Amino acid sequence: MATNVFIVDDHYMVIEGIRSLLQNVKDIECTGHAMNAVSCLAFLQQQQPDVILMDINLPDKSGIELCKEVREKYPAVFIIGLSTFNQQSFIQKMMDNGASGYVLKNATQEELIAAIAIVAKGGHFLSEEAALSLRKYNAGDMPLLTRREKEVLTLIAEGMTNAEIAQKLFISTTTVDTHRKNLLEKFHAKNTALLVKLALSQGHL
Amino acid sequence: MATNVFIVDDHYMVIEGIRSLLQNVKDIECTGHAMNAVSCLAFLQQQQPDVILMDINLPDKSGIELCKEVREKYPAVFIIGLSTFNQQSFIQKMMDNGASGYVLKNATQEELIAAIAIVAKGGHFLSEEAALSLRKYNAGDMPLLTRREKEVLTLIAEGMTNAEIAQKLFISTTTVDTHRKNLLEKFHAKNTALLVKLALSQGHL
DNA sequence: AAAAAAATCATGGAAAAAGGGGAGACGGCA
DNA sequence: TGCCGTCTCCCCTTTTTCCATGATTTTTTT
Repeated sequence: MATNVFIVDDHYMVIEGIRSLLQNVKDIECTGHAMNAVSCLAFLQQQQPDVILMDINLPDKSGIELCKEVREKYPAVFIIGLSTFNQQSFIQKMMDNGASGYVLKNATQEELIAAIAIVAKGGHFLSEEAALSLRKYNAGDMPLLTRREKEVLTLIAEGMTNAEIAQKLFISTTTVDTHRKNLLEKFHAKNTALLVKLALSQGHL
Repeated sequence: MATNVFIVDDHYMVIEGIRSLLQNVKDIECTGHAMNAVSCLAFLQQQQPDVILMDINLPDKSGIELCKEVREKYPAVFIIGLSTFNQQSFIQKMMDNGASGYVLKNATQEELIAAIAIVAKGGHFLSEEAALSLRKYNAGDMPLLTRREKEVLTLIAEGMTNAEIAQKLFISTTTVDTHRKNLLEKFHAKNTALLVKLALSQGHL
């Protein structure tokens, strides 16, 4: 029986590229695609593919969250993460959230097919470069933020002071200060400027 | 005569996607692709396509530089910029450097074909969303920074204090403070956090 | 139900940035 | 030559952030 593959990516060209790469491959069938998390979930209510190729950057939700959600609801569906070069710091999170594999967008056809075949059987696949960067990444680890920390971080990046943030979130300024301190620590940033830069470059904002 | 199209993108899947989108279109012929600036320039020494679809992110050189270089050496070759969502601040630069058009990576087939057709005739094409963001960008004008301001901005974003920056640049802390104040004013930012965010999102860093 | 993680609040002090003003030196350019 | 922009430097005050420490309550996970 052929492996059913579903594609989630917000770039039409990437979807088309993957379809084209998988078109004439026997044992692999593209059952559809979605360009955001919502329509992906909608599709899954109707039918479940064997494997989902999922981009990390989606317009409505991060691929990491979507990955977790899908795995919880449909444990039989295996997920392969997709990303470009400079986003490899997300690989760990994606794998932590139940992804079975990770392929870079400049992967070859063979690599992609191999990944799908292995993952469909319940195995794990990391493209070489992904595995490489995973090692690097574990050295300079990327922090996991709580709900509140993300909120505070966003407001900080918008130029708000602790007092303004406190007012907005209906909490004390000292609490905001605590969150701020925790953010600085998690990012190993010694001040707000670096905090914002790191957060932006790591896709937290 | 068919329009010859050359693709420059570091992601294999995108190249494949574009090829697939243009495969059965008459009057358009894909003559090849390159995954970096060097091999693109090497190809152009052999033959010149009518239109180049060029990604902004290349491993060895920015698409903006490559665009300028190609246009200087081969004025008959028209260039269409390619990019994802959050990089639209580069559109202006790309167009300033001689690009004839700009298409987002989630463009439809029709949009892509239209863009190629128009640009091949010497016209200009901006995808709707690109044009939209261009207007936003011109409205919330992007400041022109002086050499020194750029230096200071970069160091601020790296988390350095005025004193540290002063030491690094061999100037007084009060001078650094002046530059900092000017930066805040130019960006209409009321503190460092917003300054860094704006600078990053507008491609100054 | 117990343990762990997250969110809340506080005090007090040191360091840095923000906001205001003023001013001299230099180079390019009209 | 005189103007303009840039870079340089300084003082003062207020605001905000950063740091250290400690504690209670709520939520989540195990």
